[in-house]
This record gives sequence, C-alpha cells and structure tokens, in this order.
Amino acid sequence: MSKTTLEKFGERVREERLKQNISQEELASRAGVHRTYIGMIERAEKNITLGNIEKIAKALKLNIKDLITD
Amino acid sequence: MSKTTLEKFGERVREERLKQNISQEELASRAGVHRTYIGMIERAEKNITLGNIEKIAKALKLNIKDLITD
DNA sequence: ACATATGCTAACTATAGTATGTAGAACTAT
DNA sequence: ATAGTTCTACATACTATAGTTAGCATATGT
Repeated sequence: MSKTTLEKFGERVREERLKQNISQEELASRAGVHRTYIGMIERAEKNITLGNIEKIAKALKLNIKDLITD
Repeated sequence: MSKTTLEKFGERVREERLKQNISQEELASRAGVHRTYIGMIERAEKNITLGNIEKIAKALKLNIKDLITD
C-alpha cells in the first residue's frame, strides 16, 4: 500500500474540516468516532476502512470521491 | 456505516474483474492479497481498508474513484 | 489563571485480513 | 457417464492491525 494515498486522504479531511471551521472533536462527534482518531487519520497513522471513510465524508457533507485523490 | 457502500464497491470489483476475464484467484495474486479475500470483498463481507482498496484498484488498472459510487 | 484545540503515547478491544479445507457448479475430455 | 479441471461459496480458526479510550504535554487565546 502506498502511504501517499492515506496521506492525501488525511490532508483532504483536514482541509475540509478547517474550511468548515470545526475542531477535530466536533468532526469526531458528528462522525460518531473518537476525538483522537480524527487526529490519527489526518496524520495518516491509521489505515482507515471504507465504513469510516463514509462516516467522515457524511460528517463533512461531502461525497467519498471528494476526499480521494487519484 | 451503510452496508450499501460496501456492497456497491464489491459489485464494482466483480464487474470490472469479469470485464477483464480474470478469476478471483488471478486478481488476488495481482493485488497481493489472499484468494478468498477477494470473494469476501465482492460479497461485502469485510470492511475493506483504503490500503487494500488501492491495491485492488491498481490490480484492475483503475483509479480508486472508478470503484467508488456515491 | 482558565479554556480550547491538537499531538502523542500506551494499553485495550474489535475486526480486518490470512490461511486451510470442504463442497458444489460448469465445463472438458476420455 | 464419469473422472479431472477450474472457479467460487462458505465455514472456521488464526494473526495482524484498525479503532477505542484515557492521560499528559504543548500552544494559543481570553
């Protein structure tokens, strides 16, 4: 697995979260995941599953494709 | 997590695999994952990670976005 | 000083991903 | 018709790691 896909995903999440002016904690709460987990995802420390990709996309009111760069 | 996103992903993988006339085993071999795992993904029995989504997309010579429907 | 936001560690629990074996369908060939 | 091959579904058990949770540190702002 290329780490860059995960890194790009994390960057996109952070970008969109900041654009919407919400904290990691607020995003976590909306997505139904834990606060620190959002940090880990943005820092590309975890290999996120499709289920959680979907949760985060919905919490940001985006489509999954908007968070994927390839 | 909505199961339909996983189901749609599995359907897309199967569609593209059949279009290219390769077996689950051949796709697994190209992607570097186990034979039975491809079956599980196509049947949406596992919540695939972004790393493996990428592996399978590459094995099918597609972009990740081509396998995601939303 | 106090509150809010994030990074980071570490330990835990749940589940993704691996591997083996059995069974059945479809098809070839003898 | 049946013996052999290929492909896939399914069950089960195992191993690796995703995802949870709590705690402490640092930075920034009020």
